[in-house]
Amino acid sequence: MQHSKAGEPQILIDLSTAIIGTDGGIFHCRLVEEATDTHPGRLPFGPFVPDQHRTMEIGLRQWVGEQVGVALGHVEQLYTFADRGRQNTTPGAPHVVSVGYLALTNQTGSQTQAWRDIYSFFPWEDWRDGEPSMLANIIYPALDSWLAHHSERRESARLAFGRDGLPWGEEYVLERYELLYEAGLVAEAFADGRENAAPTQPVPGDALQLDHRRILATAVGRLRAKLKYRPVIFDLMPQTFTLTQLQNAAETVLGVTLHKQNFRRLVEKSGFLEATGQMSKARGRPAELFKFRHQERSERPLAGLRVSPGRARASDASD
Amino acid sequence: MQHSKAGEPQILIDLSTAIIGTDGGIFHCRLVEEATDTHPGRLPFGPFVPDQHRTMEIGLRQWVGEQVGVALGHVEQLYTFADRGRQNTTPGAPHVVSVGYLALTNQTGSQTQAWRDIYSFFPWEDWRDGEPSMLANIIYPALDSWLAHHSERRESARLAFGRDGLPWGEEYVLERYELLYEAGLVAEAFADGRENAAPTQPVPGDALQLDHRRILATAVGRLRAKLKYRPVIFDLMPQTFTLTQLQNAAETVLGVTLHKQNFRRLVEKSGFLEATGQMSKARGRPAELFKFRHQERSERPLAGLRVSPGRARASDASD
DNA sequence: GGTAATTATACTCAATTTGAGTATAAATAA
DNA sequence: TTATTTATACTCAAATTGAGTATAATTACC
Repeated sequence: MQHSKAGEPQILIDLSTAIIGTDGGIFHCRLVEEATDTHPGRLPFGPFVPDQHRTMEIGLRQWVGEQVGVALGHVEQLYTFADRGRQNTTPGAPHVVSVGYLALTNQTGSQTQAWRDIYSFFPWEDWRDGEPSMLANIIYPALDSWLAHHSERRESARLAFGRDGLPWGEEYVLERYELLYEAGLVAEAFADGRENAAPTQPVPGDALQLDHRRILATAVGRLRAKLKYRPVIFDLMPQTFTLTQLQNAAETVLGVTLHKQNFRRLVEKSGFLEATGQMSKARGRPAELFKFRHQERSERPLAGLRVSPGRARASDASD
Repeated sequence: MQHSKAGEPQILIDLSTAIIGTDGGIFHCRLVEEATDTHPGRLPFGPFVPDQHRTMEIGLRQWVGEQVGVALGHVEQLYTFADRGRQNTTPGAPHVVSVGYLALTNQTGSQTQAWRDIYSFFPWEDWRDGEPSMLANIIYPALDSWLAHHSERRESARLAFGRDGLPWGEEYVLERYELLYEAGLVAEAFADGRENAAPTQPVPGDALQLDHRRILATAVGRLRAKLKYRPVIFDLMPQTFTLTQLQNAAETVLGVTLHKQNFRRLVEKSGFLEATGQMSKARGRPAELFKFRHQERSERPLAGLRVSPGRARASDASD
């Protein structure tokens, strides 16, 4: 077999999984518990071993099972990253290509501290209380000073961050992160040894090992986009739930607030819900508990949640 | 480094590109010209060599350049396929993982015979003249007899092919192809050595080498979906074009006909077009020539072409 | 035990978008 | 000159969306 000449560098494929859930307004991602604490966290990951794994999804399920043991709902492949210098920069090591996966779960058990708030990695992505002030105060000034001598990236920045009156597209999570990386404004850029003209500080937001924050950004962007045309939101919900809980999960993922009455109308007429007759007991008027109609999943594949954003969550007086 | 133990099989990554264009109602994909004629065609592809290719896109551009020399517009990664037995079944060979790419071009030059009609690979996907009769006559009977003893795949089949009154979703190109593969109804299933309960004939539609038809199906599905929310259609158009030509390209890609007046209204108010003042000369009343406004591409990222299907092309009298 | 606060749900209404036409204009073909 | 072909303008009802108001059913608190 003439396939692999001696001396050619080996290729290793890593399967990394962003396991995502929501829990009462918190947007969670499962990290691997490790002793080190000052060290950045990491997603569950491991090599793809073709002899053992008939498919990559089988491989990823093995690593997730061994490293975090979370039951996965919807699983989907995100992207394959292979850029030199973004994954493993050890010289002489085999070249590492990483295949990122998104997995959804409704078990964001509080048993462990390894569930981390996704918005701690991307604080600029949470607009539920209005535009995060760090955008105007920190990110835009830093980005602008980088853009001053990288004018070819101006348009991309306008689009990604919705500037000059363009709308903020909540699904451009990866594009925003990549731009910040390129501009040397996130810690990973320093770790990867990119030198930048502007010797700036990293912008707020926790780093992750290797390219895991990039994979997480891809996952969040994909999930936000998918929410609008496929009923994936239900993979984040428990067996039964109220409409407010459902709306809350959607808002948590999208990072925006939604108009309550219209959300209800949208989701009720979508046909995905089945009333259980039971009621939830909470503070105000009890809400009806619904469950997801599994048969309907396939019958209305295009509906999903075409959400229309409301306004910022009431923070001071009223609404 | 402990990364690669001796004896573990090597992994080889292939970069395969589906180069797609349209030409007067024909939906074209660029194959590699080869002497063999009874043999299935193939997409341009080659190995990802990390030492030479800083990114996979650089690698793919090299292979496309060497093998077919087409100028590429929009390029995007599709999916990474790694299932055992779908790419290279030679025993002892390194495991081949293939990363599929979609590339769009407006140069479907007729210089070469290597541009092939995409619908010759997926004849059931072209609904411009109404529902292809082969669905009812050939595919559904064969599929149903397979589903009879694979009832767990019934729902997927209903969804993918839009049966029992469900709508035909033109973007489920990959899902349909995969179902036919699973059911042993396409030639590649035999080549890959899948034995099936039903010893059926392949359904009409040309095969490709390796997993290239699978990659092409992924490309077409992705392109059809993307057309609806991003202005990718313009990557298929020449510098200037009439609205009818634009509609024609959209119909060719989507495999459906569209309502002419509404298409015009949609595309005019999208702001992507700029009138040139010139007129096209053809048969009937001359049409105005438009060009794509590049600045606008980023300013209205969400618009795209939300097309609404018309009815089948007039087939009896004229067209 | 009554009142305020809280949460859920029903219903309204104008603006916009969509789906499906009809009407008319400007060229070529016969 | 007239039919044919293609392009473009305009209409209109139905459906969807965005943003409310109104009211119902609880718990919290004094």
